[in-house]
Amino acid sequence: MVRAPCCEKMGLKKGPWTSEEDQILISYIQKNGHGNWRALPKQAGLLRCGKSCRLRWINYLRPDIKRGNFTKEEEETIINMHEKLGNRWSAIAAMLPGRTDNEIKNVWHTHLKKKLQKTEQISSETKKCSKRKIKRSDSNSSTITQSEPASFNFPENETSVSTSSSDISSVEESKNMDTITVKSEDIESLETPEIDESFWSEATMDDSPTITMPPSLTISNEFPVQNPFQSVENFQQGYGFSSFVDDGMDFWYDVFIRTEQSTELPEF
DNA sequence: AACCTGACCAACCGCGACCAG
DNA sequence: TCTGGTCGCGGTTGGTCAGGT
Repeated sequence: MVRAPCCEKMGLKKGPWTSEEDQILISYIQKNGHGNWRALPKQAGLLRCGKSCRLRWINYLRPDIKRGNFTKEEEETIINMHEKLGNRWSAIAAMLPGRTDNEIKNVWHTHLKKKLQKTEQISSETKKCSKRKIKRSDSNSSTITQSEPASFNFPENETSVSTSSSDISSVEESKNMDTITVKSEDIESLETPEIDESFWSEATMDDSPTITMPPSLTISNEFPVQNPFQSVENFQQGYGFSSFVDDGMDFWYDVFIRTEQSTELPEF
């Protein structure tokens, strides 16, 4: 069955709605409701097809329409629901009172899809980085693995540890160091949690010259971090790295040790 | 100032589902 | 069961505007 186009009938107007048309539609629906969309424009005195009236009312004129930008929570809801439901915009709209399926669809195509693609790209770069590190560790006999907590002698002096956080967009391997350097300049806006001093107090640093690195540390009591020193060489150089995963995103941190005296080779 | 380009979003279109006769 | 009318959904289009050249 071939259906005639909705507004093909002579005299029916198409295109953007005027404020006068809006007012006519609003006052008619407020007075009579919208029982029959097909009959509505004729009864209201509008030169529009019922379909056009319905769309205008649902997407723009309804009193409960929410205006303005989508909040972060709304965006997250859309992303989560889209992951579960796919392009079922009306079902997603049902989760967001005041938002229309059309609006959600537009936001998805213009903002969220791109945002998600960017996130996935970053995530895949991070995975590449992670694999390379694991391979390197496996080939080194003196490597500390995650399953065996590192325990080594530490020089008796003041010791401090500092970090620099890195948002990952590209990965470069340093020729001089047995480490991987992560660059961050390509990222525009990626949120990383702050590391406070309590992070480092998780390690056992008592009066004993022996320091035991636990298999995992904690950033802000929320993000588990593995032992940052992957090898004896890492420790000698006072350099290590660690990572955690938050909301599907890998974050990596460079870790540096500074001592007042030169660091001796730790005993494992 | 004029033109180009891309982002945004309102509106249109076609199709399937549903329902009544 | 079949047919035609209506509604709702999702894909797509096209107008507008802002920013760049």
